[in-house]
Amino acid sequence: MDTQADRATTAHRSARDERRVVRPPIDLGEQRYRVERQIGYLLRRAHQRASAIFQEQIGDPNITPTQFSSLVKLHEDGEVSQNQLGRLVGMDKATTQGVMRRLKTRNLVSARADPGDARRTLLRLTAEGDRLVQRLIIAGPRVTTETLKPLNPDEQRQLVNLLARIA
Amino acid sequence: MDTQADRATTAHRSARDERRVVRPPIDLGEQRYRVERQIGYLLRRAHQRASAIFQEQIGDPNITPTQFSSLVKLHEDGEVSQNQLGRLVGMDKATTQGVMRRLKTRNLVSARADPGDARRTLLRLTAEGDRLVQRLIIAGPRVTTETLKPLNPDEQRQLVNLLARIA
DNA sequence: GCCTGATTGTTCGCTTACGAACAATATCGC
DNA sequence: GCGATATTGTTCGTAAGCGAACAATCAGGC
Repeated sequence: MDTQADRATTAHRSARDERRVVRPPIDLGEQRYRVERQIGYLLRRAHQRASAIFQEQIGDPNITPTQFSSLVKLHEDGEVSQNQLGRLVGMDKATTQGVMRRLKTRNLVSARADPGDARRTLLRLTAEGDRLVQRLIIAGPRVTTETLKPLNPDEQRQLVNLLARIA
Repeated sequence: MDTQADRATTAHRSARDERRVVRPPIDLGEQRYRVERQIGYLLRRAHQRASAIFQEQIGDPNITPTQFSSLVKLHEDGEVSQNQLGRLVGMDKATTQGVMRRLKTRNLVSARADPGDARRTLLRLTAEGDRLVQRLIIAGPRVTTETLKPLNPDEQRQLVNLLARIA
C-alpha cells in the first residue's frame, strides 16, 4: 500500500497561497476522524479564546485566570491550606505552589504555618489582595458574557450545564 | 465597612479537616459570582480532564494532544508552511515553533525551505511520522468516547456543536 | 511506643501558550 | 524601481500544568 503522504500534491502554488491541497481525512471504517470535531481540540480552542477574553476584559494584565480563581476562592473561604486551595480551584500541587509563590511575591496573599499541623501552610488574602478582588470581580460577569456571546441565553445555559458534567 | 477576610472564622479545626468555613459568594447585585459556574473555569477544568484522558488512552506518553493534532493535520495536508500549520491547529507562531522543533528532533517531521518564498519553511511528515499517525489515530475515537462518557449521545452532539460555535 | 502508610509542600524537568522584539523576505502603491 | 507595510519564523521572558522524586510530618494499627 502507499500510505506515504507524498503524492504529487504540491505541484506549484503562488507564493502567498493559503489554499492547500486537502486530502480526505483518515478513514476509520464508517466514521472519519476530523480533529476539528474532537472534544479535546474544541475544549483547547474554546479555552484559548476564553483566556484571551479574560485578559482583555479584566483590565489588569498581571492577573491570570488561575490567579483570579484562586484569589476569589481565598476571599470566600478566608483561610485554607495550600493543597486544599489547589483542590478547590483545580490545580496540581506543583502548579499551586507556583501560583501562590507569585501571589505572595506581589503581596496579595500571606502565609503562616498551621498551628495544628506542621505540614500545612495556611493561606489568606492580604488587605491589598482583598481590595484587588473587590475591584476585579466587577469585570467577572463581563468575561462570561463576552465569551458566550455567540450563543443565545438558552444555549448558554445548556453549554454551562453540559460542561459542568464533563469537567 | 469591614470587607477584611478575617473574622474569627478559623476558630479551631481538627488537623485533617476538609470542611472549611464557607462565606457566601461575593454579591454582585442580583447575581452572585461563583467561580465554578463561569465558562472560563469550566473550560479549563474540562480541558484538563480531556488532556488526562488523552494521555491515558493514546498509549504513547511522549505524544501530547497538540503534537497529535499537528501530526494529523500534516498527514491530511501533506506539506504546509509552519505558520500555516499553526493557524490550522490553533497555535501561536511561537508555540508552533516549539512544537515543530521537538517533532523534528524526534524525526517525525521534516522541513525544507519553500522554493517559491524564502521566508517560509515547508513541513511534512517523515515516513516514521506517517507510521506513527497511522498507529495512534486508532485511539483517537476512544479519547472522545471516554471524555464524553458522562453524557448521552444527544447531549454529546449538543456539546460539540455549542463548543464549536464559541471556539 | 513504634512502624507503616498517607498527606503536605518543594523542587526539577518538560510542554503548551503567548506577548514582544527582531531580521529577512515578500507585496503593494505609486 | 522604491518605499511603506505585511508576513514569516526565531528568540526571550513568563505563566500554567503535570509527573516524579523527595523530606517532613501526621494518623492508624498493633
